[in-house]
Amino acid sequence: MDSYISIRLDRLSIKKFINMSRSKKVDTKTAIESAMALFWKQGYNNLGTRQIEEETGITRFTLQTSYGGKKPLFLMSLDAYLDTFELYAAPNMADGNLDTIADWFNDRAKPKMFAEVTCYGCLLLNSTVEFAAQDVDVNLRADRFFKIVRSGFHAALSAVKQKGGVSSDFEVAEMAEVLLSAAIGLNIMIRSAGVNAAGKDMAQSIGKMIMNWQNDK
Amino acid sequence: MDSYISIRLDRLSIKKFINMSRSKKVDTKTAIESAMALFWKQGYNNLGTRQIEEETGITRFTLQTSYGGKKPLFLMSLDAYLDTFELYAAPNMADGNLDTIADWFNDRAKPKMFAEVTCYGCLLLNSTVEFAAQDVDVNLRADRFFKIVRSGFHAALSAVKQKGGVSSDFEVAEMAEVLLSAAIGLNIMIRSAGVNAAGKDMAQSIGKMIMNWQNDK
DNA sequence: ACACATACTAGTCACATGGATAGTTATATA
DNA sequence: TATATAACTATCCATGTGACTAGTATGTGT
Repeated sequence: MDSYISIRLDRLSIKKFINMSRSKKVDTKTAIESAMALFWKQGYNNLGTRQIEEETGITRFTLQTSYGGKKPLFLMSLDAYLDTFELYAAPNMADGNLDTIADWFNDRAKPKMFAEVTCYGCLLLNSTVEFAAQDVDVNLRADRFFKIVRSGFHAALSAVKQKGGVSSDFEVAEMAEVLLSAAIGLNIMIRSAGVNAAGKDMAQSIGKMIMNWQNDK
Repeated sequence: MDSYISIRLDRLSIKKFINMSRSKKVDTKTAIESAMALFWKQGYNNLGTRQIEEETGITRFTLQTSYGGKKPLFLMSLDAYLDTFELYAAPNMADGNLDTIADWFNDRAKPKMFAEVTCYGCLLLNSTVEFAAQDVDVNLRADRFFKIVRSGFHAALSAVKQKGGVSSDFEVAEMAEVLLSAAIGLNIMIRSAGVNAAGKDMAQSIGKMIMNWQNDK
């Protein structure tokens, strides 16, 4: 049994290595990235495979054969989004300063990067609203998203508390929950307006509230 | 000119009075209410006219002739939602107590009424997310919604400040903005889970934060 | 009882949807 | 250069969409 399996695996790896096929018009990475932007802007149900073909260069044939169809491509977009979000955009400040947290909110309303897409809110929030709780695959991604944001704020506030930046009875977990709600609200606000700047007042207010948490001993 | 207009108005009123027609299976009010529940749960693009017919009793014929089609019915649903929301559910506490505001958030996570629909979040938030900023009619309703909530919180906090419940340098407008973001976040959280109770922790944390605003002179 | 306005049923319409297929073309390896 | 592999183009398909149209049923005021 073991030998049979090893032979099969060997064949597979050879098969993968010897690839004498035509190459894709658009490579997988950029394909998923541009699909992501489309889903981000228009949502799932409002985006057709023909438009995907037109605007991304993914032929409807390839969409089926190598991406598995519209839904799988959508899920890949969600995963790609979460990966980059976790790396570059999610709250991740270990410096223990309240300012850094406040800045995170203010930066959301005037982003230096990707202003063309970020004005459509947050892809994952949009998606979980569209699918409600009725799709297991989307649910999984939503769970991951909320976990990233929640734990990000939690870690940030913990660091602040450890440095004595807030009073000793400051409830980290509870205020992380508050920041989570604020982050969601800010992104929905921006999507509703279609402009990042629409969140300026809200971000500023949240930032002020955060700064008021400062320990004035 | 004036007399002509008066004659026309007269005719119209007579025509409206003399109604020798067959009556609808479902009256307009309950029709819109059940349509509202469907849009609330499923969104606009995910709901077909055939399902509307099945579940509300509005025949597809009547949907066209007396409601003007799917989109107009949707807008009527939004308006009906906003009307009842403004009357019964929107933040509207003039008692000047912080507790009342905190309770409003906690009640959202364990509603006494309409638990079957409120677990789908807020119809207007869902809709403005689905349509992004790309539909004028929806935009108008979203504006009305945000205005209701924002001014509701503003009035509530103003009353608290006037009673001396918060310190004199408490920024009402800014904290109203914070509460707006929190309310949005809470509703999105609930929709994402499909259960009202999913917002319990968040609501509780927001409530605690509000109570911490109390003036301890 | 009659007339008439309107909602009803049932069927049709053009169109958009996601997906599938057959034949062609490009490309990386032997 | 020959060949195998896979992406390409161009149709085609079944299904679902919102809207429309005859013909029928029903209720109300004269």
